[in-house]
Amino acid sequence: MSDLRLTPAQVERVAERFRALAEPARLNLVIALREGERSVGQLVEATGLATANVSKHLQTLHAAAYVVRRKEGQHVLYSLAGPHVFRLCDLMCGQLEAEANALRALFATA
Amino acid sequence: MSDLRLTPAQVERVAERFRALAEPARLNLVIALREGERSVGQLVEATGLATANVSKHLQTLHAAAYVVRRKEGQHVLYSLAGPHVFRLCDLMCGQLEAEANALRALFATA
DNA sequence: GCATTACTTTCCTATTCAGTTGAATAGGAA
DNA sequence: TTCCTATTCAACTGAATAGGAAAGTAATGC
Repeated sequence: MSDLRLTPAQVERVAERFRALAEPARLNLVIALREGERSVGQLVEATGLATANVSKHLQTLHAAAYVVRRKEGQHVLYSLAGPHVFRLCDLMCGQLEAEANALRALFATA
Repeated sequence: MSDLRLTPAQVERVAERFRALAEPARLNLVIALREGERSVGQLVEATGLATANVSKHLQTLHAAAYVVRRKEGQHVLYSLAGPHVFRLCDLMCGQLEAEANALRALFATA
């Protein structure tokens, strides 16, 4: 747990990376990509979003370095850039679960 | 690494929590709070932001359960709700560092 | 060449939200 | 009460952006 002295540019970059995950549509894309590499079309089907919309959100995730791209014929295949996305989501979900449990405990005693 | 089947409401809640950290001003508040409990006035001084602005951002962080509030006389003292915020930031910063190192290595070989 | 499929980009509109200003509220001292 | 300080609230403005529609680009097949 360091002192965490960040330059404004670094803080901005951290904020950008959080912002990329701050949208349900993009989280759903990330969740879908947990299963493995997927084409844009497959992600459209998996999420129910419009194609152009999916494409735009994937650009955002790509700019934030959460996904990598690979072209194969006329398809563009996206996949998660690494395990750190998993860890972020799991941390977040784990904490939400903990909060929910705390709430349940509160209601149980009340 | 579970299957991560989330309801739309849960996804929205996760997004909300990421969104709360998606702003440099709020990240700076969190960073300042790493040092310990602080009043709104102290945070104004630490960040250089306007008082009303700090107050509003603290509401957001509070709604996302990142900070807790405690009133003492005419002061309101804020502190981090738990170690999960640290972990989130460290994960994010650690990964940014890894990216930076990768970039450096790329330039070193070029 | 033309058509088709797969994806991306551009333009538009509506919404959201950060930051500012000024007023309102709450607690402590005179 | 009256003043002062600390914090919050309410209204406004401007910037960022999600989502839809339509045009644009690229690879494949006819």
